[in-house]
Amino acid sequence: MNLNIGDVSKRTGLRAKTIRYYEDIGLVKPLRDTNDYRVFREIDLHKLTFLSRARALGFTIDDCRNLLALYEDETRASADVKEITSKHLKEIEAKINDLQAMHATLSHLSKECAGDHRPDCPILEGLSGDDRR
Amino acid sequence: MNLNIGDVSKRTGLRAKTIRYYEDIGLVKPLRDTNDYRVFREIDLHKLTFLSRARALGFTIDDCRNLLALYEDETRASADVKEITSKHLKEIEAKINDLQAMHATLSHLSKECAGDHRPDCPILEGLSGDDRR
DNA sequence: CTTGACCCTCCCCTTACTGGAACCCCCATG
DNA sequence: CATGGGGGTTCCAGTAAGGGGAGGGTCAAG
Repeated sequence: MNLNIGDVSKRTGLRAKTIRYYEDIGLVKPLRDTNDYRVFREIDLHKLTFLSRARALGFTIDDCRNLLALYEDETRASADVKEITSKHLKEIEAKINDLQAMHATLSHLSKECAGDHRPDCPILEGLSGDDRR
Repeated sequence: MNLNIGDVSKRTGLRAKTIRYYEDIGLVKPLRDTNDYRVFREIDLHKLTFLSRARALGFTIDDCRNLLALYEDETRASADVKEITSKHLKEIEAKINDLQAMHATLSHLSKECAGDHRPDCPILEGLSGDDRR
């Protein structure tokens, strides 16, 4: 079960470049063949799968590093995992809120805009400081 | 009405660093005093206010550049402004959707996790490929 | 004359990769 | 034997939108 980077890429959905990057920053440590090719063992595959999913859920690389350490630590406390996750959830909520606020403002302005050949535009008025709302 | 960068910073809410950056990339072109200090006219102030608001609404710098050009073009068609805005709105919606999906998955996993001193953790199981859901 | 608040430029750092150049390795085919 | 294709390798540079900090000039007040 020794895989080349291309095989791992296919199985994890991560691009080869990304996998090399993850090695660069110390997230995985594949072995090397005599021809310098990276050799991935099953554990590397597990880690990369883990990383792929964690990244897809929006965790930062830094969070991933910590989660991975917990993943590999049989004596971990699930509270530590949950804390990272809760913090992340709060950030997600904050982002959603920000985006929804932007969306509300913009869709309001957009609705007012005729969107034709004339120059009059409530969107631009809203963006400049024309506070005649 | 000639302002230094600090004055402009206070009035627009943009940091001095940001204003210098905007000059760097050609969004504003303040004059220069004999001592090399930037001299901002009213038009610069307007532009920077515009940029500040547009950025706060999540437009990219590139969008801002185009919006600013339309803002200054008296012969613009409001349709052009509206198009940029609509595209941006769609991106915001896509991001909100992504974030909500992440949130759903993560909050589900998080609820299942005891968050105590024990190592068992459904979050980590979800992140590894343990598909025993 | 000195002090503190401004202002200037220049350069590196950030996140999480992505693209490209230049090169090596291995196998199959004509 | 040459060559072509499809792996792999390294290193360098760049992205968005600034942030941090060094090192130095300027201005107004006491």
